[in-house]
Amino acid sequence: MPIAEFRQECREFAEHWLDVQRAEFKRLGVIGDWDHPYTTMSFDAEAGIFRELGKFLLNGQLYRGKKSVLWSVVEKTALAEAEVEYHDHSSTTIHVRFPVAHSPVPALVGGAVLIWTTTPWTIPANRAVAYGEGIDYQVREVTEVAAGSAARPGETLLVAAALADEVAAAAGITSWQSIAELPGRALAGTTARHPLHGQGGYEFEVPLLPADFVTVEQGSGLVHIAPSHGADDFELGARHGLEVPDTVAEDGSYTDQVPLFQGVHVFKAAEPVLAALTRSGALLASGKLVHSYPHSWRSKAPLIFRATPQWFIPMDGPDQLRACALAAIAATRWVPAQGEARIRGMIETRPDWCVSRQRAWGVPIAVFVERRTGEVLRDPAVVERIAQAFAARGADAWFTEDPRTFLGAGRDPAHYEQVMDILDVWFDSGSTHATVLEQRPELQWPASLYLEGSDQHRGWFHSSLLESCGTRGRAPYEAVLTHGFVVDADGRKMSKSLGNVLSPIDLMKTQGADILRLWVVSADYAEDIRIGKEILQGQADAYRRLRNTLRYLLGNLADFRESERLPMAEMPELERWVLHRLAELDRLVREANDSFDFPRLYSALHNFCATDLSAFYFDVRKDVLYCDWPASRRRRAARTVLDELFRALCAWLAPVLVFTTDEAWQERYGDPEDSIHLQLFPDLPAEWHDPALGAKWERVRRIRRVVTGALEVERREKRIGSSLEARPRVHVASADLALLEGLDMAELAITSGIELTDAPAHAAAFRIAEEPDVAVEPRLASGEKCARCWQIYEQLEQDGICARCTDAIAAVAAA
RNA sequence: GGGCCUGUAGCUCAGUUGGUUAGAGCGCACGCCUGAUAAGCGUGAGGUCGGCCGUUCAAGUCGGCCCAGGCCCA
Repeated sequence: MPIAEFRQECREFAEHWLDVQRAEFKRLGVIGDWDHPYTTMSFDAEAGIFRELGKFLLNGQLYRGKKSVLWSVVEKTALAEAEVEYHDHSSTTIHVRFPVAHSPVPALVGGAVLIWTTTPWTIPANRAVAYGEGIDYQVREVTEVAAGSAARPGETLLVAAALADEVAAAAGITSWQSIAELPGRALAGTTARHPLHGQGGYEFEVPLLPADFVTVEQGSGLVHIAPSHGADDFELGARHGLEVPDTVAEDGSYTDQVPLFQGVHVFKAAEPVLAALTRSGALLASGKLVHSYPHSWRSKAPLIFRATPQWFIPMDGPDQLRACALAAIAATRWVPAQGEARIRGMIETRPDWCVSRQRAWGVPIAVFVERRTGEVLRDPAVVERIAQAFAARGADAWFTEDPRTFLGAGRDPAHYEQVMDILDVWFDSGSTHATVLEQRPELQWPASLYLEGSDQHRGWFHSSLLESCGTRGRAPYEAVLTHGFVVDADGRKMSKSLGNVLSPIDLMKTQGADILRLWVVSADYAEDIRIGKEILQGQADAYRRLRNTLRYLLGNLADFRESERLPMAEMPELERWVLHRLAELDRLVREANDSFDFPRLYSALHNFCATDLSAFYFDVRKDVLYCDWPASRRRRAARTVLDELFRALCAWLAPVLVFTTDEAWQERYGDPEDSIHLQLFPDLPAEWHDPALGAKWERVRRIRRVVTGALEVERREKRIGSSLEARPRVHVASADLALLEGLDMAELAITSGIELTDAPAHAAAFRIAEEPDVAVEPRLASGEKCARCWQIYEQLEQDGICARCTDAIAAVAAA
């Protein structure tokens, strides 16, 4: 398939998923500029991404080096991690002697260090042996061997002490003694001869090098290092300046740079390599091992590590990218704070940034290399011509257009290699701050916030940081928020094999988006976020409480007129207390939003609705709202407060319950041009905040609790049902009696009258442990129940209605 | 195996610099109401703070080890 055609199919595939994601986000109630999404595949983005790469190119920060990558010899291509599957594979394992050439350790001289590997075909590419500095090693002298063993009595071998028995068993050594013990760090400065030494082409020595990836789990405690054929090997080699020989061709056969084996395929190399090692006397033992091994997802063929030419941006070059990035990390706000340590650790230790990939889809590393010098062409005019072509016709231009048009007059394309590698997609996404924030007039650079899952410390946060530090000297964001992953109710990762996969999008179809959004804000996203049937049910319950709160407000605000509004100074204390609570919540809501502490916000609002409103204020005020005559001061005060409650709660809940609050707002105001989502949080008057009143009412409610507790006993004994059937006597301390002065405690306790006294109560009165100074004698209210307000009075007017209700009815009739 | 991190009632979360009997809401149980009603109110029972060992007069809070789990890397 022609590359342009393939890239077109990729584009269509991506378009499809863009549509799917957009639809899901919309359904979740997410606000976005959905008609103008930013994608890294738009022509403008492709041009912008390439211009960013051009900055590194022109600064001299882009260089070509080598790197060991997973390679498929079948497809003749490098594979990305996502294209790799792990399956069991049977490998030939070998223990190989590396004769010591030089060593500061006398006991090692004349002996050999012993390595173990599962990839015999990498032996020709060996350039070092790695040891662990903290591992204890022994020099062992062989004294007795089993028949057929390749071990030789009298020879000395270096192995990790912890693995000596395992080595002896594998090599048929029946008896050997440790003649010297040494810590790994004593091995510094030791060199060994290549195990194929003496057969032509391997007449060199290899160093012993310290490496923290060496373990004593398996093998000999010494690791054979072939920088061309392993990621650890490559990085260790790079740190110590080891050669990276070109040992294996694209098709998996040894190149002509490999003496003895040129042309042999690496998957058929075990036999000849073992034979050669035997000839040189290096092979101590061989065996088979079935282990998990990487395979291509397409061809299912086993993969190899192969050093290939790649493009890099240096971390510690003249531009000091690492130092700049570390400073930028310190200057950024990380939410939660742990994120800072995580990304810092990665930046501190990461190798140079490899930005090239061998694939067809993506933005090309559109550079030329002069064949004669091997130098990459750094010409701003060329970069700009390419960028303009990308902007006009897309990055396909690199593959479909004549390189002459990019090189410009005066350069002969024959003298230049056109690089066909593709830029790592992390460079693409790492450039979005440039291709989006800097390009759109409504946006600003740097971003206020980057938000993603915690895996993006290695991904988007990371590449954006490096890209921006390399081109602009600072992070492209002021703050970064990360969240954990969605796991099942037991905290386990969702997987098909565990059968515990729950899709939030699917759940939303039955539960609704607002409940799902409530679930999101209720969770501590610094950790993993659990989801399950019970958890969603809990959110559904919480949702109903919030929704019912709005519904109560709507119902009782019907026909509310501005003329009813009462100034705070004329309100009863109960209303002023509610306003005080609103003022407290206002502070908390703003603080919690500023600090991204959504669980705090959620629990405060829910507790307020459930405890302060539903169980107290709403319950108490039902009487006034239902029974007082419309112009009563109490009723007007209550309705004024309900109005404030409605507007504050709608605004505070709007970012979470996007659909429900919008619906409630429409229900109340019915203006199709207006929406709660166009409202800011209300500015509440400072005078509402009254901590002294708050403390007083906390005490009032504690006393009330003793009353409700006493009534519960009566209810259980079937003496009362409704609390209005009671008229309790409440004994309080004189300080409390003074506190309650002027308050209608019967109204607050929803009883038909109450008697307050500071006289001592008799021992049988009801008390609770938490409030020893309050005692309640529950008494029945005597008289008759008003048919309208249900309170019990000694005397009713005619028609079984109390005096208040008679006045109210008259007032309504007159109006 | 390494880096970063988590584990407090059935659920979601609080627990200040180590200091009374570890809290909240929900859920649950029981009762009530029937003018927020596919609602509402009240009361109550739930915790060896993942486990073990230390430091301390005192540990949910500090240290070590172990167990379980997550992301990233190898």
